[in-house]
Amino acid sequence: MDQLKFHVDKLRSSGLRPTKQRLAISKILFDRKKTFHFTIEKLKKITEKESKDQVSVATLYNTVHAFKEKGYLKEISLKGNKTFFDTNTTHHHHFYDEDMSQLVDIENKNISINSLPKTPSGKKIKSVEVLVKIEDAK
Amino acid sequence: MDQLKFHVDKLRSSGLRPTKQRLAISKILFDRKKTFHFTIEKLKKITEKESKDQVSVATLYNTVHAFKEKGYLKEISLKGNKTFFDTNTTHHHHFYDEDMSQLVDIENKNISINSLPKTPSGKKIKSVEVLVKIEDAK
DNA sequence: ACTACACTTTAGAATCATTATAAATTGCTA
DNA sequence: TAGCAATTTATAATGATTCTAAAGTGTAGT
Repeated sequence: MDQLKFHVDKLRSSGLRPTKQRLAISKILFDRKKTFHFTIEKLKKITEKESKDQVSVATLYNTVHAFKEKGYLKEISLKGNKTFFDTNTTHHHHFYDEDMSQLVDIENKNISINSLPKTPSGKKIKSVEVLVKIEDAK
Repeated sequence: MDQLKFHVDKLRSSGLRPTKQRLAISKILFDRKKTFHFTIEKLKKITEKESKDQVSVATLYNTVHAFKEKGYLKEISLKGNKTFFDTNTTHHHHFYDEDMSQLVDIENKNISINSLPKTPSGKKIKSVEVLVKIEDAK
């Protein structure tokens, strides 16, 4: 099947051999229409339910990090103990509901910044991220 | 001296008795002209040098958290293992040099965002934070 | 100033996320 | 299909933060 090739390629291009554990992870992450925000803990729970083969946390960390290095996942800047990843690797921003620990994408075109101070000397801009924290209304 | 009263008040209004350890912390944090960005680890090193009385990490965490609850310190949204705090509690933004783990304030007036998407229903905006990541030029 | 007690401090233990280790297993190339 | 390097995994190690409980200290009321 063609679907399989897609995941094998994702893994190979990330420098990873396609094993059944890694394929299970790749399917969970990338067989989606919508952006997926997750922590390793959340991904662990999903693999436990959706994959017949169990996957150890070590493999989850290794695989997710390889995808991130390759640029297939983005790590999101948030304070807090756990690291969040995002399958949306385009330049975009986030709403963050701290109560729910829930992220929602904001498309880049939906935010415009029309002034930025001068960059410190000898430095250049790598990225501009906007985080809009939200809470229950009134 | 008047300086002392300033710190005693900061502590009392944060619900803390003024002890010598806490006064030492308060002085390190707030007797400054410029914004101070720090981690607990960094604050620990400074207390070891500047304070004749040693201060345990437990006390550092407790005191910093009480100041944060009261709004005298802000926690900064950054990915990574360590938590950063900021003595600048005004609405503002940051440059972040990941290589140096170094933060620089951007005054609010120096950034303007002229469009934001509609807030998810039932929610309202709590804050808008812009993080500009920078790196060595070319 | 003195007492009494609640608040603090602190070292060290506990916890939580993440990373490292090393032995058993598996994928792939010849 | 053999052989070996890559992988998986349970478990140990690490590092930041939080908890604990025993010893010490600040303060209100005298």
